[in-house]
Amino acid sequence: MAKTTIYDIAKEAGVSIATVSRVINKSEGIADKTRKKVLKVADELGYHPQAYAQGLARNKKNIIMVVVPVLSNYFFMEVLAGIQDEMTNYKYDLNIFNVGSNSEESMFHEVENILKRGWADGYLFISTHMQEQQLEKLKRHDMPITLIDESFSGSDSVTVNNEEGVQKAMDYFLESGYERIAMISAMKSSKPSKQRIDGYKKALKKADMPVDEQLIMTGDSMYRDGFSEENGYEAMSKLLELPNPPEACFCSSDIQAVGALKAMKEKGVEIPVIGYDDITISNYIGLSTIRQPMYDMGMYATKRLMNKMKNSKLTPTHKEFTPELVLRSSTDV
Amino acid sequence: MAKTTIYDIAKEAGVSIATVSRVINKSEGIADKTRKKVLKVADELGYHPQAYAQGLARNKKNIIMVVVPVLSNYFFMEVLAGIQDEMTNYKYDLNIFNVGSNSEESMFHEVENILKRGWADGYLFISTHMQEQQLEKLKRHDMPITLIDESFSGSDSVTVNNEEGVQKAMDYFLESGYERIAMISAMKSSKPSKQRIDGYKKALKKADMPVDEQLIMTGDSMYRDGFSEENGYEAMSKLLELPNPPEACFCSSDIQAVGALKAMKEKGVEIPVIGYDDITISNYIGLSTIRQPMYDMGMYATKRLMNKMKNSKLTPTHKEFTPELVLRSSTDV
DNA sequence: CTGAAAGCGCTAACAT
DNA sequence: ATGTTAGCGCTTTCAG
Repeated sequence: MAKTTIYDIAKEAGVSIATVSRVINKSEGIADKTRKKVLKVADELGYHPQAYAQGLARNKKNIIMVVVPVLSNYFFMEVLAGIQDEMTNYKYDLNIFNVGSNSEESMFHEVENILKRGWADGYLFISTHMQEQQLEKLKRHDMPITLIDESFSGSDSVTVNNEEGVQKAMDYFLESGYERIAMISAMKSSKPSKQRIDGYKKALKKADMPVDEQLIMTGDSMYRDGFSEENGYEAMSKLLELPNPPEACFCSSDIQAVGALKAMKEKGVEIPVIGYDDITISNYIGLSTIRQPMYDMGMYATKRLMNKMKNSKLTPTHKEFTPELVLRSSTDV
Repeated sequence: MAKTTIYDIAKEAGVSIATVSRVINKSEGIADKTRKKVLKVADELGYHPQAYAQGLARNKKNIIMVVVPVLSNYFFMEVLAGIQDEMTNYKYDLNIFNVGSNSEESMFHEVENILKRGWADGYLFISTHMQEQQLEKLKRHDMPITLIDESFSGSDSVTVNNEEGVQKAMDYFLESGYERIAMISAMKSSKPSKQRIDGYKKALKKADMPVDEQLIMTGDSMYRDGFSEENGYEAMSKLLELPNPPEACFCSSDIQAVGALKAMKEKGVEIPVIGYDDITISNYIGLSTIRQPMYDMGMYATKRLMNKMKNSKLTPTHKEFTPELVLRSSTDV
C-alpha cells in the first residue's frame, strides 16, 4: 500500500484534484453524489492527507509544540499532564520537542531554529530559561508562544514565585525554632535552583540569621541538572558528615528530598525535611513540601496559548501562581 | 522579521535558488567565494530551512516519532529517558506524539493516521497494545517501526516477559511460606495488567494453591489505566477490610505499591509487598520489586530502529528482556 | 458545482 | 560551478 494522494483519488473517482480537496476539507457547494463517490474512493484507498504537503500549502499545521530541555523529569511530567488534558478540548495535535543542548547559547539557537522551521502553530516553552534579550529575538518570529516556569514582560507566561515558596518553607522552620537550617540545592546554573538559593538566603537575612555557605549543599551527580534522587542522597550524606550537622533541611525538589530521606534513614538521623514541587508521590510518602500547581500551570498555559492563537492581538499576560506549604510527616520529628 | 526563504537569499546574493540550496546543504563543487557570500547573506537574513517544504521536497523528515497513549506515567518516562539519551548519537530530532483515544478501535485509527500523514522517518510505539491484525495493517505503510512493551512476530520489538516477572515475585512469597497472597491489579483492559494477572494465577496453580478471586483487587480510580498511587491505595484499603485479609501482596506497578504502602501504614498493618517496574524512586523508598530495564529497553529499541532505517531489509527481531526480583525493605516484615 | 492552474519553499535532475 | 525547471502533495483563486 503505497502512499495514496489526491491524484489517485481524483483519477479513480473521475473528478479533478480540486474537487477531491474540497470534499476532504468539507467545503460546501458540492453535489451530494460527487461527495459520496469521492469519499468512498478515498476510504477504499485508505487516504489521509500528507501533513507536510498540507502544511506547506496552507501554512497552518494544526500542531502545538511543547519545547522542553529535559523530558524525564517529574516537574515536567505533571505540567505536561495538564497540557495534555486541556488539549483534548481542541482539534490540535500535540508534539513534544526535546532541545538537547548543554550550553545556554546553543540551546537558544536550537530553540530559535525550531521557530524558524515553522513546525507548529503555537508553542509552549517549559523551563527553557532563556534571557530576556534572547526571548526578545524570538518574538520577532511572530509566533504565539506561552512560557511556563519562566517569565518575561513582553510574553505570555505562567510561573510560580520561587522565592515566596522558599520563604514559606523557611518561615516554618524558623518559627519552629530551628537555627541551623540546611538547603539542598541543584545545579548552580539552573535558574529555578538559583532562585531558590536566593530565597533561602533572603529568608535567613530577614530573620537576622547568618548564612552558612557550608549548609548550602548539592550532590555530585548532575544528571537532570541535579534534580534527582541520587543528588539529594549525596547532598544529605555530606551534610550529615559535617562537624556541626544541620537541624533541619530544605530541598530544591521533592525528588531530591526522597534521596535525602534515604540518606538520613541509613544514618539513623531524623531531622525535619521540606521538599519542593509536591509531586504526586510526595503525598504518599508523607513528604512535607512546597506545592507548585504544576498540572494547573500546564492547563492554564494551554488555555492562554489557544486564546492567543485565536486573537493574536491579545496583550501578553503574566500569571503567577502562589506556592503553598503542605505539611506532612517528614516535618514531624 | 518575516519568514525568509531561499528566494530572498538568492536575490540578495545575486545567485540562483539552486545555488543557495547547494550551499545550505553543503554539497560540493561550489566556488569558495559564492559559498561565503551566500552564507553571509543567509546569516544576515536569519535563514533556516522550512521543515515542511524541505520534508515535502525530499520526502525525508529527520524526525523520529515516539507514539504513546499516556505521557505522564513512570514506566514511559524511564523508557523515554533511554530513548532520549540514545538519540543524542544521531542527527535526528525527537518528537513525541500522544494518542489520546479511549476505545481500542479509534486508537488504532489515530495511530494509522499518524503513519499516513508521514510525519517521521521512523516510529517507536510504546505500550500501544494493538492487535496483531491491526499491526499487520500498519506494516503495509512500509515505515520503520519498533515496538516497545508489546510484540508481534513480524515486527521489531522489545519487551519484557511479564509472566516470568510475576512468577519470580510469587515464588518468593510462596517459598517464604505465605498462603494468602493478594494481587493489586490495574485496569482490566490493559494488556500488561492482564498478563500480570495471568502470571499470578499461573504461579498459584503451579504451586497447587487455590486462586481466591477476592484477593485480586484494584482501586476505583482508573486514571492512567489504574497505574497510579491512588488506585493502589484504594485497592489495599479494600484488601485490608476483607474478613480474611492477605498475608502478602504483589502489585502490578511500583506506583500502585506506593499507594498500597500508605494504606497499610494508616491501618497499622505490615505485610510484605512487592511492586513491579523498579522505577528510580523504589530504590529510595525501599520497595521490593520486579525490575524491568526500562531505560535499556528505550535505548535498545532506539538502536534497533536506527539500524532498520539504515538497512530496511533487516529481519525483524524480537528482544525479550528478563525481569528480575529486587529485594528491599518492603519485604522484611 | 467543478476544473485549470498557480503557488507554498525546497530539492534534484538536467543543462550550460 | 551555476542556472533552469520540474516536481513533492495539497490549497486556493479564478473561470466557466
